[in-house]
Amino acid sequence: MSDSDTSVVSRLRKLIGEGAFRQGERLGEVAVAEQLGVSRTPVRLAFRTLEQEGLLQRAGKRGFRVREFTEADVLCAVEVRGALEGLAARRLAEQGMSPALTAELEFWIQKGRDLLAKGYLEEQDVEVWSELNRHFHENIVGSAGSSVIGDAIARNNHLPFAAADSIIIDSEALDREYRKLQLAQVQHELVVQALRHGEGARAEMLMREHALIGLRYAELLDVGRHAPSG
Amino acid sequence: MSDSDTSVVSRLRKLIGEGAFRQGERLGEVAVAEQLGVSRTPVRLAFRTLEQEGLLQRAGKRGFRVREFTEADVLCAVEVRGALEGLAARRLAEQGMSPALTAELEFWIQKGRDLLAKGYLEEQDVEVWSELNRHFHENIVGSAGSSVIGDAIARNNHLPFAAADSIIIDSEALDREYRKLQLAQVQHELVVQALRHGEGARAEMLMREHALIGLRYAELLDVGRHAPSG
DNA sequence: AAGTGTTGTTTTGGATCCAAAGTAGATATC
DNA sequence: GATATCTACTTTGGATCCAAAACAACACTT
Repeated sequence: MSDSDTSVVSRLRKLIGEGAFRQGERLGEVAVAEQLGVSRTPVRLAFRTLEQEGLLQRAGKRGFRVREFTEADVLCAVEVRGALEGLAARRLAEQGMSPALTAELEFWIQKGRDLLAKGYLEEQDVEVWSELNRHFHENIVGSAGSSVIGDAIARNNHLPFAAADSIIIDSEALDREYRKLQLAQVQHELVVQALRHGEGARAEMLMREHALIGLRYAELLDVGRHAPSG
Repeated sequence: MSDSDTSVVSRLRKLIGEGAFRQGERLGEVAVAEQLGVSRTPVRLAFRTLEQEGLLQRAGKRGFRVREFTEADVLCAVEVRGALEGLAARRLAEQGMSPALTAELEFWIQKGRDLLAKGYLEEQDVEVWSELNRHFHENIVGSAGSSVIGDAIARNNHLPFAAADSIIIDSEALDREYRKLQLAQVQHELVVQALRHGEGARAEMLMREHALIGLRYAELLDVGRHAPSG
């Protein structure tokens, strides 16, 4: 509704994501309110929202604390996104794609091809990829016939490390990121191929695997870099 | 925290689930507050929680409205639960089950056998099954190595028709429900079998199918009833 | 010495007040 | 007659006040 209502939520979300609070730290309403320069009311509202998002946990009978995340949680959150996006892809393949949706997906696929065509990655390309990646995923999830899947994914994505566009972090090693995006692009194209052919199981499996690219492809990419020089 | 804080949430949740409000109806803070006999403050807090749970939607710039659910939403919510519980089962199968967990699952399986052994269903058996079913599912989801999956399922289950124990509605046709529970029992046993053997893919698939029992098994059960008499 | 009861402090929950934003209705103007 | 603007009313957001619950420290009793 008003700016500050949602803004307190997103400001807190940002602070938590940045690690401004220790994991498990207890958050008092007054302390946070003073820190953000607002009264207790919007903070109280925000705490309820953040609790549901999974970023805060009730601390016993009184107050909230910052949710602690293990490495297993991170992996699980990514797998959850994969499972849900895979479900969306399977449903979409089974119900068939509209020409408009096919064209839309092809458009973003082409954008990816264009981006990677020059053979390397520049700093500003990261933002472009993030955009097209977001559109690609949102189009698939949003066309699965019900907003329930999309809502579940959105809730999962509130965990800062689970979102699809958290692929890119390392803007130092751009050559390495380039190879990662090449793989992501191939996966995108294969997903669309499977969707067009109505191959539900394949679309689901590809989408699920695609979710893991940010976590499990690290060694693969390093091997790829060393092989040509060795 | 206090009773009424959570109680306003659950009272509203119940009212919405019972259809006390029309789908899409706009909910004003003052109106609801008066109806529940509290002030606006706890209602405002509850609205934020219910929004995150997916039961309320923001109505443009002002206020909230009751979320409208289509039949596709119901099916999707059940499939989402299946996908997530399937993911939990696969992870559990791959990481291996502790002896304690195996014993626990066997315990609830045996309870199910006992319940169905007499060959028919009584009114009070429904509650017993609901209990053991809940324990069975919670044990699997809670042992998947991270609470992230369980949280996602819990959020999904806030949709009143999506929860696992919404299997049973029809306490009139107890013979029909008996056959349904027989199938559910078989599925439970097969899931445990797959889990014990570390068959991740099979466990996942079985769990996913199991989620559909409340929706997709209707005709099958009717056929089963008519076949012996024809 | 251990456990229990009491008191004081801290923190949250609920109610109310005020301001701001939004909506609708009416009037005036083109 | 239609559109635009102004005004009055409705509804929500933010701040503050008060009460109640929880936690901690201390003292008292057994």
